[in-house]
Amino acid sequence: MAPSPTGFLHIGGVRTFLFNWLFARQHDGQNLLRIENTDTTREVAEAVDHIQSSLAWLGIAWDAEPTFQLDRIDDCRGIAEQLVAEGKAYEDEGAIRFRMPNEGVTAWDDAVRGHVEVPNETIEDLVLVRSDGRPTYNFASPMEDVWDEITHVIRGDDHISNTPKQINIIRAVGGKVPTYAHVPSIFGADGKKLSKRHGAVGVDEFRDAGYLPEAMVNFLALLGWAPDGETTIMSRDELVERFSLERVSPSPAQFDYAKLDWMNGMYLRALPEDEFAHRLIVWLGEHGYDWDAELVRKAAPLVQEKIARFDEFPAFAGFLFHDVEASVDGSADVVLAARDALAELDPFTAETIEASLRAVLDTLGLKPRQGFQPIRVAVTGSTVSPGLFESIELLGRETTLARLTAAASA
RNA sequence: GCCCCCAUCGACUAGCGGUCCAGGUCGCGGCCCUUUCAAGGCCGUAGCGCGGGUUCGAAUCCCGCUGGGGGCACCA
Repeated sequence: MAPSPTGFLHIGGVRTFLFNWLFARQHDGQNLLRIENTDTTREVAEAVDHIQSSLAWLGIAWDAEPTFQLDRIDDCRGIAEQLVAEGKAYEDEGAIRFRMPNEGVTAWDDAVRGHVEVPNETIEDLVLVRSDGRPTYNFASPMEDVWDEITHVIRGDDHISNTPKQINIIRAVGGKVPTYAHVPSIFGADGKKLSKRHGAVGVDEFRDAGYLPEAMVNFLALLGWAPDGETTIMSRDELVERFSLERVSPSPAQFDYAKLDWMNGMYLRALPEDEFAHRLIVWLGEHGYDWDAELVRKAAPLVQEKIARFDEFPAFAGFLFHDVEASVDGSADVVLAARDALAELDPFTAETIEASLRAVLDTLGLKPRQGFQPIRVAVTGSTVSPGLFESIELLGRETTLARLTAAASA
């Protein structure tokens, strides 16, 4: 995985990493992170930390300390010189170039695409070592695959054209060629590579929007892979158990934000009540809301079935935490009648509130739809809210009465 | 220009020669439930890019075309 200079982790890279992770777990193998920085000018330490924390959030950490391509510059140079001595490479204006075969084809059996072959005459003699002594990516990468005894290289399909070059290098040094699996890229709705203009693309953005890591993992796994035609919701363990490279689709997939929302909603609803509340409180705390945790805990069950992402909570239940402005012109009578009924109510619970308000509507001859809506607007400041009676109970008598009065006279 | 890859409902996909007048999920539409919004239940909408082959039979195999993508750096 190559970190970008900005240190932001693209969701497409995560999907590729996830496939590596699932495959490695399934085969009791190790999943290695290699920072491919032959470019010395870039500061990658921060980026590595960032990748690490993003993947940790998703629960798909790697299995060993990351290695840096930079650290093996000398080893690469040694190999390059040896290749020159053997006549397999040659010097060219201070650089060292690899002698690619001129005839025949270079072929491999790709674990997701099947047999792929490229005419050797179309492969140019690539630079192994630059004139300033730094090895190139296409040299360092296959060498590290050999040194690290990599058995499977699962990477984006933009690397397909690099593969025959790397295979030839590995053969030249007598190394064992790993199994390659090239996974398709992820597109936005317009069929172009997924980028910022399509919506969220960085892991942090999804986290900030209030997606659950387990939903992200499930969704990402299904982007280009399916165990069968039926199953959609799968735990991490089930994913590990059922994943297979053979069933990875060779064609690119579009990132469907609507389906992600649906899936996140499924995971949110499946959470035990207290777990949902806990995660919601943590999310709010991390995103600048200093709302009373106890009240959030009590409000959580009212919204668990209604939101698909945590970031929908403030708009949905914010009225419990701050003042609202509302006017109910034309319906002041119900609102005032409701106020009077609630003023004397005891005990003040969702159950008694409902009974009391229904009685008010009966008296006024209003249908539930007609009667409750003005009250909802007065109390929550919105036509859309959690359950009215539970909301009123949580708000408390004092605030409720004040809001009813204010709305009726606004 | 050259090389490589890809091609089933709007989207993700199942399908690996007959059991497919193509199945599941999201979305979308309708109905039910209902204090709003959701959730849930039921019903529905919509697809094998085109043209040639092979075969008794093709979404499935082959070729061509078209369309999309990637690559052709002393970038990774």
